[in-house]
Amino acid sequence: MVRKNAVNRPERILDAAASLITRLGFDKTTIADIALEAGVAKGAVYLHWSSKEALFDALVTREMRRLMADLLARVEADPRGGSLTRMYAHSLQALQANPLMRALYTQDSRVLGKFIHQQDPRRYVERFGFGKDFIIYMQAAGLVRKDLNPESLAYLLSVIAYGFTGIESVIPAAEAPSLEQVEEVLEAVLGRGMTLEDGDSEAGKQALRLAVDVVNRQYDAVHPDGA
Amino acid sequence: MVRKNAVNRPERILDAAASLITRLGFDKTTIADIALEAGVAKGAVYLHWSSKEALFDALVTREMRRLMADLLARVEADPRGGSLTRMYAHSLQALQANPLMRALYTQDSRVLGKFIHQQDPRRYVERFGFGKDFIIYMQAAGLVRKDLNPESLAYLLSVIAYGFTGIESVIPAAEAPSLEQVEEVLEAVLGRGMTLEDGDSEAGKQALRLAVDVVNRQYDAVHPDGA
DNA sequence: ATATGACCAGAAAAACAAAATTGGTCATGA
DNA sequence: TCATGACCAATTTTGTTTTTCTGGTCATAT
Repeated sequence: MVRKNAVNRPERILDAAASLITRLGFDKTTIADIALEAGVAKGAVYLHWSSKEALFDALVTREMRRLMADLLARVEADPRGGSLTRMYAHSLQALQANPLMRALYTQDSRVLGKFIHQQDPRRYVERFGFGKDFIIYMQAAGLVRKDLNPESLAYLLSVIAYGFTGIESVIPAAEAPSLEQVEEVLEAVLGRGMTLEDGDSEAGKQALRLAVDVVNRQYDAVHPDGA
Repeated sequence: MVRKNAVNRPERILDAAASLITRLGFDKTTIADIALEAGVAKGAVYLHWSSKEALFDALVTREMRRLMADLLARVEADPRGGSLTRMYAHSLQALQANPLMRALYTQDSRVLGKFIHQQDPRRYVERFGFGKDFIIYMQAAGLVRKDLNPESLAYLLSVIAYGFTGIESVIPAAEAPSLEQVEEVLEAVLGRGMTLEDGDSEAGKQALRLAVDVVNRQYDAVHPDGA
């Protein structure tokens, strides 16, 4: 019987890499480990990527695309998903669900290992989150209070997202209130504090679609050969 | 001429320790370094504390008291200082101004070094910030929306504080908007989102005085012998 | 009485060599 | 044509020894 699933072999390799790297970190994860986990020979890995760095790069790209797709799906499925508050909550949930992206966002050197020194990791990070332009768009759509400085608001949202990804080292999950409760409060506070009720919610979703598209295109530009 | 300033020698030693430990970290800072910086002999340090750990412990206690005093001074000087939003903003500023407390709050192992393994550092941290009880008090005083879950709100405030202390590793200060701008937005968002306008501002200040007192008393309990 | 700094045992760091592992290649077999 | 895994140079890890350093003490000087 011939292995016909060689088609999605790159995907399987990336799956293995994602699993191992988020668990052992970049340094301790070897190509042999990845190949073993993926059920292929070591050499096969080099049929798709020229180096360990290139593999990791591809992995980051794939996970970023997945993160964007996940975020978009959550927002589209939410009737009130067009408001900045809801979108932001969804983005926190999506980020929470993707360990590799979380590690990248927090510059976790335990996971990123020496990769953090070779490449400039900020290359990835700066495409994250809701930037200044996005806020301005949302203000134009009547969904965000116009008296808030867009740059500062974008920064504040980054701060909170960063806080959520790292707080566990200070307040263990066992002592923290449930995520639902916290998100309820977050939504109540941010909802009143920064959003407007009478805006066009659909415009918000449209803004997100565009923003996601921009992110994806940026990754196309860096990786013209695809996965 | 006799050294008459031997009275404040403990303070000078703690000053030297604070300066060196925040710069070099606990591990790389030696007792000899501290003594030299303080202008005393090494043995003199042991006239006041029985070990390096005891010295560090005393330093943390002093800095915590200073942090509390600083916070209180900022709030008292602010006419609208009784609102939770203002108090919170002041607490962020006070924390920002104290490198050692910042390191303790974020469990920064570069500064805390091996101390983080010996003592349980959470012993200090859990006395930080605005806890659940404080929020409840503020709600009773009509200063905070009563529909917000106190525990979740307290957690959210911790998350934001943690985010501010660590965000610099992701967004360098050079690329970040000015602190004033960000605090303006933070105040606007949190002000609308969680506080009530018609509450008794003086009651808020009183609540803080009590909370600060509780913290200070806790440190008395742990260190009955004083500095 | 009080403060000092030489002194010491134990810990940490540096230096070095030996052994194991790793990223990457490629002759070989399916 | 495609995938494999033995193979290799280079790096990393491990083990060992030597040296330096550090927290803490205490006989001595002030």
